[in-house]
Amino acid sequence: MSEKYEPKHKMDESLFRMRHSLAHVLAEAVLQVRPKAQLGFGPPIRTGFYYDFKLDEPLAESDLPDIEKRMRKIIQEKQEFKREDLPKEQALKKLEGMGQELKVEYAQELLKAGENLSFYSSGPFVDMCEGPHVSDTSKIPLNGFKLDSLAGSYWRGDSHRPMLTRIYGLAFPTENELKEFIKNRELALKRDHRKLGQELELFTFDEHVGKGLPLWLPNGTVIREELEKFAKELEFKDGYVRVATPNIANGELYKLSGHLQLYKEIMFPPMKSLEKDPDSPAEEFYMKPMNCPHHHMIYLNRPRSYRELPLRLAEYGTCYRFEKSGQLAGLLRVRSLSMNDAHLYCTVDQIEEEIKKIVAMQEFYYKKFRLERVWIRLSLHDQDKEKFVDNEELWTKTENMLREVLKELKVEYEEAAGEAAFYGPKLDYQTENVIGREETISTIQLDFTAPERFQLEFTAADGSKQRPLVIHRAPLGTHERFISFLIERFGGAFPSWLSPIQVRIVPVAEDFLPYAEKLSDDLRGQMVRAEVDATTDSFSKKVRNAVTKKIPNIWIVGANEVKDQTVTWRRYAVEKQAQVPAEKAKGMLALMIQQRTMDNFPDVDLPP
RNA sequence: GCUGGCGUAGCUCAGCUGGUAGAGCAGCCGCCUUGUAAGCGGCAGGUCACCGGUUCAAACCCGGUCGCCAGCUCCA
Repeated sequence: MSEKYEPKHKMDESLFRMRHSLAHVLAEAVLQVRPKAQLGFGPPIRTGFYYDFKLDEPLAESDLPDIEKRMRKIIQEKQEFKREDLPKEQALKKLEGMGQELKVEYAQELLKAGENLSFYSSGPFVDMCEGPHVSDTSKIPLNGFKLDSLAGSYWRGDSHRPMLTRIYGLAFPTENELKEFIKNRELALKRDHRKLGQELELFTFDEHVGKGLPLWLPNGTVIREELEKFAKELEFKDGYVRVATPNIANGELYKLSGHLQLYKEIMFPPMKSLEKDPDSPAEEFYMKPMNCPHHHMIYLNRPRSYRELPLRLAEYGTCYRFEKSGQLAGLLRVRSLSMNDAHLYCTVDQIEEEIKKIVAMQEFYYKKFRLERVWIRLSLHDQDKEKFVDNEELWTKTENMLREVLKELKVEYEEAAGEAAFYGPKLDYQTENVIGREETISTIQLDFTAPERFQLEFTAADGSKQRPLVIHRAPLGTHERFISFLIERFGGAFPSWLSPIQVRIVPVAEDFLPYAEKLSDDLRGQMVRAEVDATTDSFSKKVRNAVTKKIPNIWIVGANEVKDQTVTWRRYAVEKQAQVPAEKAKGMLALMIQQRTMDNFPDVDLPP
């Protein structure tokens, strides 16, 4: 029985029935081994189904095979799914009689909303459920499902409520589809940025430094810096100016910004100055969780005129957030993050134009990096006063503003209440990583809070003082997360312009080392990250080493190449290779790098 | 933070019901001088995450801590 199921990717009705029925079969099997288990929710999901149980005696992963065996037996018994609709009192009594307290709680809620209650039974198992189901268990493919994992989950998703045991199952119409899914998942795991990050020596973590605090290795740092260079150029062209601000700030700044009131639990605990005078209070400093307050102070540096708006302050700022330990995940969720941040101060009239420009920049990036499966989420506030600043009028106004811009741009989006920042609504660009986790890749946020709190003003043409609006935007999100998506999208094979090593020159034998070295020196002279494989490994081994490191270009030099003053150019992305005059090859490579060609994709050719 | 699982060499992993550790790759040193994904030989490398307990004896059993993984909650 599902509380509410909103398929992100549509599931057809028969699949829904099958998965949903499997959840019931799972519950029936679990009740055989844990007769006192309380049932939570058991909905179909994108890859199968799950069911939540409150257990008197815990289950372990090692119990799953036995439960699965019992499920198969139930399926073979051809149990019929029968629906029964009961009046309120009778329904509640039935659930109470079954001793299903969680269901009773949920039923009471449903009844408050005036809904009728339906039950489905199959064999000895009865569950309050709105259906639909298959007609009988024989319609469930015996080999199309598999119990997958065991995990904890909170009852009603509330961390203050009891923790339940959730059993996940995979389910597909046929055994082949199940096998294919499992195979693809294993394949996807090979692209996991944590695995590739280690293999390609991009970044690491060390528990002495602290969890969630990535150390960028030389190779990873190249990627960060190339990305930054790219972003800085684009921002320059769009009229941004760069600023630099400290990593810490006095607590007073965050009182002013509202972070200490609404964001404190995500901030690192304060550092206190040692005051010699016991009467004067110690100063408190915080690691910055966001760059905005610093930027607002830069805005306030002197009076501003309407003539300088929009003022676009950009910084690759490092922020620190004390994320809960359980939610840290590789580079996807860290505690120190470098944001591709900027704050735009503009008039209400300029909002639309500015957001359009930012959206255009975003689209340009995603197209460039070929990030597919990206969708826009309009993140709105809800009535949670703990989470959002209390100003209904401005929320409505700014939310509508964003909606209008989206309509104007004719882009598709989904709305999500309760997902806004505490200071205003956002346009989040969502994507899925390799393990199917949905994450925000970048964000555009409208801020109506800061201008008030910081008393931001500009002098209008008529001499009056007016308030600007603030747009926060980070098209590349953070280095950490964005690079994790790139690693997974590219399977670790970066285009030449981003690649830590852009070309490895592999001599066929030692005799050709001088020629290789000469080429490498020339390339390094034109700022190309070239290196020579001067090991005494066999030629095959050298090729293998370059390929396993996913170096985008291998230049092979031997007797023929020396004689003709050429290189044999082998690209990582494509099978075929070509012999190219050395001088020409150097020019081509320089051009690819300068144009930021996405030559890690096989459909992209070398320049003519 | 919570629930469950995991933690053996730089990496991937072996190590039976407790008898104080082993392979391949990587590294280093030789030999080989190589034409498109692993040439050959040798050497070195581990307080078995950490702390405590049980035991004649602990990588293995028990407790705690730290870290990692999945999920929940939360988020760039």
